[in-house]
Amino acid sequence: MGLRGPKQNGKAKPRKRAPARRRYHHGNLREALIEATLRLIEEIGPERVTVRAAATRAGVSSGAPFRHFPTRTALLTAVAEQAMARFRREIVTALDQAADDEPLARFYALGTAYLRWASRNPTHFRVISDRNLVDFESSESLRRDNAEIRELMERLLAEAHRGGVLRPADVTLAPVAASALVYGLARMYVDGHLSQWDTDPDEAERQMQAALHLFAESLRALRVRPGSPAA
Amino acid sequence: MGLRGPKQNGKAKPRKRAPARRRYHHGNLREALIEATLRLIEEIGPERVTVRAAATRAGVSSGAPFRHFPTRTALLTAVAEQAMARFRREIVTALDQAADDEPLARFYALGTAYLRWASRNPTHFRVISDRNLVDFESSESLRRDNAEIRELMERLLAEAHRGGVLRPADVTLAPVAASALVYGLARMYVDGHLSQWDTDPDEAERQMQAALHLFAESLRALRVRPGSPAA
DNA sequence: TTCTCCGTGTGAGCGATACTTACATTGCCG
DNA sequence: CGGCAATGTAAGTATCGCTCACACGGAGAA
Repeated sequence: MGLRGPKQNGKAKPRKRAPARRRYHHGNLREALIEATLRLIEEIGPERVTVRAAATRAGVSSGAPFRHFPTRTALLTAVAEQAMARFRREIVTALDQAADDEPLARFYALGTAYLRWASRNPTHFRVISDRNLVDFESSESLRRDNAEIRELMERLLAEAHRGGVLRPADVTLAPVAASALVYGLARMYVDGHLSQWDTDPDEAERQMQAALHLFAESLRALRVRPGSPAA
Repeated sequence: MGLRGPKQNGKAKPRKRAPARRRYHHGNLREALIEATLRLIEEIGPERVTVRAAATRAGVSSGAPFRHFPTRTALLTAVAEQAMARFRREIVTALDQAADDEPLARFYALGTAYLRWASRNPTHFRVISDRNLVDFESSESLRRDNAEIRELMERLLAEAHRGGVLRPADVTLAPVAASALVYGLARMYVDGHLSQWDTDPDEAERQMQAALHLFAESLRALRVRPGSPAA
């Protein structure tokens, strides 16, 4: 029983990457674990991934991940940072492409990008929004990206209302309502509540966008109230 | 349904034995487990309750719960049915008290009751809305109560729009948006997203109601819009 | 009453999991 | 080239969901 260390007959390995040479030190385990976990989450959902499965998929033993992440939650948090960065990038890109539109249209573009990303990456959206899975408070990157998205939306709504007839209270309230609407649509989808109306993801995405559109329209209606001149 | 013969044991125990006497058979373990789990969820959140802890709290051994619930999920589902029933009752009661109001005001009353219950029972709200924790599909009671609340809201919005100028598409869309708004507010609260604006539960509840009010108002504004079919 | 099912509870045990620990390997830096 | 610290391994701990063989005892049949 003198076998110690890695298995000797390591030739029948599935060769995934070029430097897949079986070395004792992985070389980039931290990133590999995040990537493996990201895919595992896609496949079975965040609450069902185990760090052992992530370790196996990265090709290391069950204890190795704990050299890089103190807890399972820390691993999920790192994954959430990755996902949140992608989410933020998609939203910023969409806003850049709508840079010349009016504020309310840009708000609608933001919401559309938000809902599109959530409906196409439902499990990843769960990781970045469910704060029982990750340690949100301790991640500066999560807090920063999250705050940026919120501020983007608040700024757009503030611009949209500038010169309108809304009472000042409503100007602070509209972002709350808008956040809740978009968040609620996305979460209803990933939580399976939208199957009441629809099961097809594309159709669900369209439903969500339509609901968002109704909201944006009704905000506009509130601004150009009868009796007031339209802007 | 009930194969609970010996459960209906009259109103009081026969005084053959001292009540403090620990009997081998619990007598009403199923209900006791649900009650214990309900409280555990309040204390530590649904995803952290263990069936062992529920068993201990009910005063039985670790294997006993599995005589009544095949899996942990089944136990949580039974708990969710309890919680959902309370949720539904509170909403129905609020609607009864607003029976004479106009439809949009009744819709607002429904939303207010919804948000109040969610903000005062955040962990219980999580159990009834997170479908990764319970087996929603297999519970007829959960599906029935959930559908009733949705239909209540749809009916109120349909009445509110009757005679209005909304296009037919919007009449089906408004319930989606309204559901999402209320669900989003509640989930933002229980997920800790509202701490961006506020940390005090009462103040958060007021914020949520205010956002809901803004939405109801904007729906009204949309309805009494000067009749122009503008896009 | 007495017997005897069988529903319900016990406690040990199984396999899996998060995490720890003692040790092995090796990249890197002097 | 040599040694150390970072990073990997394998076995171990505690806990969890769940099972199983058995123990109790209420209730219906005798």
